[in-house]
Amino acid sequence: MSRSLLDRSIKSEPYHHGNLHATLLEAARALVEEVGIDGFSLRELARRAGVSPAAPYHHFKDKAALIQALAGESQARLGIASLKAIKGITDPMQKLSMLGVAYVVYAFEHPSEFRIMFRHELHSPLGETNQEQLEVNKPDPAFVLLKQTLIECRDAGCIPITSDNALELSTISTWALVHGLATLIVDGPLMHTIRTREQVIELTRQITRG
Amino acid sequence: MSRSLLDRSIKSEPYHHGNLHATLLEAARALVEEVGIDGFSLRELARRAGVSPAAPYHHFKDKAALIQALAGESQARLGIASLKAIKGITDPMQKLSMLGVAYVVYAFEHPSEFRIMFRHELHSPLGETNQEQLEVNKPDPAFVLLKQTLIECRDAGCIPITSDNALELSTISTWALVHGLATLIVDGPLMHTIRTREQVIELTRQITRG
DNA sequence: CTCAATATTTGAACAGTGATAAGATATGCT
DNA sequence: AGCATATCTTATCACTGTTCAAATATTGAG
Repeated sequence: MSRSLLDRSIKSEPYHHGNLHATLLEAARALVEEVGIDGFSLRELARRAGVSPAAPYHHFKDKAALIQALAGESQARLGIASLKAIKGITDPMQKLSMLGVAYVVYAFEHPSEFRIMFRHELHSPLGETNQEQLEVNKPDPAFVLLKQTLIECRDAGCIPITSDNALELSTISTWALVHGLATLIVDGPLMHTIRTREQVIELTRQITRG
Repeated sequence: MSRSLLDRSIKSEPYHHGNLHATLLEAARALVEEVGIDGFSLRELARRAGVSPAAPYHHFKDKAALIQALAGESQARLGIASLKAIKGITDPMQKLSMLGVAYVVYAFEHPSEFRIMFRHELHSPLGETNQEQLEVNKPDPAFVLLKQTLIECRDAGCIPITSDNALELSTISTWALVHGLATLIVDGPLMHTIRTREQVIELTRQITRG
């Protein structure tokens, strides 16, 4: 009791015990980036939030659910970063390039978040197809942004896309290229050769040029 | 004691206790494919191998080490599958296409193995650069195969590759494309739209054509 | 303002995990 | 045969995810 009072002594933190939901997500993000997704533990998280091991279960059904929420946040963050990257740019082809760079750079600078975003559990936890699942499977913002930009490219005559199917293919193709590059840098054989942000940008530019 | 005798009653299984090393890897492969990498437990593995929980530690330093060995096996398997895929084919461009298809198909049919191959721990566990690490970082067979084929393509004049740097870039680029596609199918948004092996092949062909 | 309904949080407990150390058992070598 | 060695077991530790009943705080109706 005295401890918890001390913990939230700085400001107001609504007496009961702050808004744990947000606090947990915040601390979880830091913890995951610090110890990686495998070293991540709910109990350590609770410890850092100054709360009992059972407390998080009133805000997240599961450890998986918490990570899922975390992944959602990261998706949103990546979406925002992407938006920032193309702000003010009019040439659709340049937009496309910037989107790619933003994607890979984000992966490079937040590797743990990047890994979490692509855990298969997030896409269908246990074969169940419950309500929440549909809510979670909301379209990835980075994905729709990419699609939109590709449409702009087509309309500007920069890329030959005839059918809807071709659009879908182009989207998948460019996404795959950029995502694969990010993976190779973050978790693959390029991990040790690519070390600086500038290298990442340069390599991404070169790869997406062809 | 009587139990262990019963367990290896079928055949010869060298009295002491069979060749655990191989048995463990075999069972681990099955277990991982069954429960996924997160559900995978060393104790359950020992249980299935009919051996005490501590036994595996005499053959693998760590849980991580075992998974690492598993990943090595999978890399080799993928290499073999790739070789099979281009056996008898002479046209280097067609070889390239077949390699891509083999890669994505392998990921599709052995998703857990595919995920394991790209865990960052395998590339540098804890920032240490010890001896074993260098042994583990042996070049990926699929990678060297891809590079070789690209060289053949250049020599045949199918692809304009001028410098060594350009060769490196082309290798990374095609690998990234194929790896990204595999990830999108196995762990990403394409998971639910692509369901059959034929769909995988068709999609990969279309993507790698451009 | 009071007090019951509700939302949060805690404490204790359970089963299961990775890992280590000391002792038992078999194998292979001389 | 007998000893060093590799292999396996038993017991144990610290830690984890999760659940449940009890304790506490917040809220809203009267």
